[in-house]
Amino acid sequence: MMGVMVTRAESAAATRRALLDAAAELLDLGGPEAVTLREVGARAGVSRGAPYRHFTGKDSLLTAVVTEGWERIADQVHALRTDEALSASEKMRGALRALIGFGREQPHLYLMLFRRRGHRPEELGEGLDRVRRQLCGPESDPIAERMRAAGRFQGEFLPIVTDLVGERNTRHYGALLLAGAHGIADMELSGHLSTEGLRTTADDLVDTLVRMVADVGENA
Amino acid sequence: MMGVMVTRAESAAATRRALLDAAAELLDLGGPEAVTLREVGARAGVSRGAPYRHFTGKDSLLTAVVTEGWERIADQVHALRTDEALSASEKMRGALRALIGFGREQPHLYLMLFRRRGHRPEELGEGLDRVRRQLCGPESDPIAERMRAAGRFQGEFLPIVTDLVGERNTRHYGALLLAGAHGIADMELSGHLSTEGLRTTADDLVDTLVRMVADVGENA
DNA sequence: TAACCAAGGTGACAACGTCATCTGAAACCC
DNA sequence: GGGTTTCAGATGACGTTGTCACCTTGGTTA
Repeated sequence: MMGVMVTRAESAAATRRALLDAAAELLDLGGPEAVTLREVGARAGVSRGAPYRHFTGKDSLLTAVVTEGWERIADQVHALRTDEALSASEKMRGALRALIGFGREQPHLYLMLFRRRGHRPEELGEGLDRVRRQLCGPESDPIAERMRAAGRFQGEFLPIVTDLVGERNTRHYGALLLAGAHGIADMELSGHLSTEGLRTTADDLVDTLVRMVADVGENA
Repeated sequence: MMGVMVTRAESAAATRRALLDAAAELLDLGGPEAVTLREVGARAGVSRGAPYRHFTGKDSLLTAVVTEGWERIADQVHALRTDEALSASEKMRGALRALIGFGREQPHLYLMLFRRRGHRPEELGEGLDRVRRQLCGPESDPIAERMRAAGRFQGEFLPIVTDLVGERNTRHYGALLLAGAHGIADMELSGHLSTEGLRTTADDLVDTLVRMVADVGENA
């Protein structure tokens, strides 16, 4: 299966890959708190301190996992955007449903997509950390990479919005559509859509949301 | 200021109150991870183990804080609902803006409102814990109290929805409005409304959302 | 071949949640 | 009113965790 490791760079890249996979697996199983560097190292076949050779710490590792999550969603939306058999409304419904489906399949990872930090309350000093890490090369800043990945998602998503509501309304209704879908996904995950007073389905809500916004686009 | 403590019940109630206040304060400062039982106890003037006399553990304490958060929002929405000078649209706008305002003032507490557990990944065994705690009286189950508080919020919110879109559409559009507002609040907190492609304001988004839903209510 | 360097291993430390145990005073009973 | 009970609270201890300092080792390179 795995090719024979010869060079040190290959070995290091394989370890980094294994660390990311192990972290993602643990994240799916029990959330950010279940991702312990000791267990990540064990599953990757290395020791507990090895992750510090590839990431600055736990937050950095989790941020890298989140970055790959954004990349995957961006790929899904890209496939929808470039599918010429779909109308703008269909593309939009597909994109929002893909987001919600992502939340169902990997709820813990999904929730981290919309959190600012890895998972820690270190609001202060974040700016300094970014500057410090940027001195080691722009590619080594996990937060910058994460923002770039989220930006790529927007790059795939916004053209669909424009097709739906026109250039002038893109930013406003793009935010409304994305926030709506995210709110629907988040409330479904938290169980708030299963209560008596709000019992409905996420897919129906997305349909209603897209239809309402599309109507605005027509009358604009 | 504080009355003289005589009975043991009064003293215990005051301690419990102090623990909740200290926990809420630490939560605002640095999120759930910053709420350490040691610091909570210190700020409440008791030792590190004292919280276990009033809550089953950290999750229980945080759940109680979240419960009080739902109570406060429910109070705000109640004031709006019973204000006869406001139209249904105005009440709805006010309610959704109150939710977003809550997110701005106490972001960490707000985010916990829509999380299932206290903050831990202990999905398994939650049912057993509930049964075990319920044996000690229904009032001692922090999760049940939290659900009751969230239900009270819905009880205040849903009549406004009915005024807006009619009885038949209440559950569907109620979920859409609440999910939309929550998504807007969450994306604002995570900084996703400040990016170039989605730059807009939360208040404008709420206005658009309520207007769109209100139009549906008229044509129904 | 010898110096070098980074990936990885290991010991240690502080902080944390949690439990078992102890203490003292309020509450209760006769 | 004296003895007993009960319970809020204090304290010691344990296992786990993130993180750092230091060490080892085997590719890499001059």
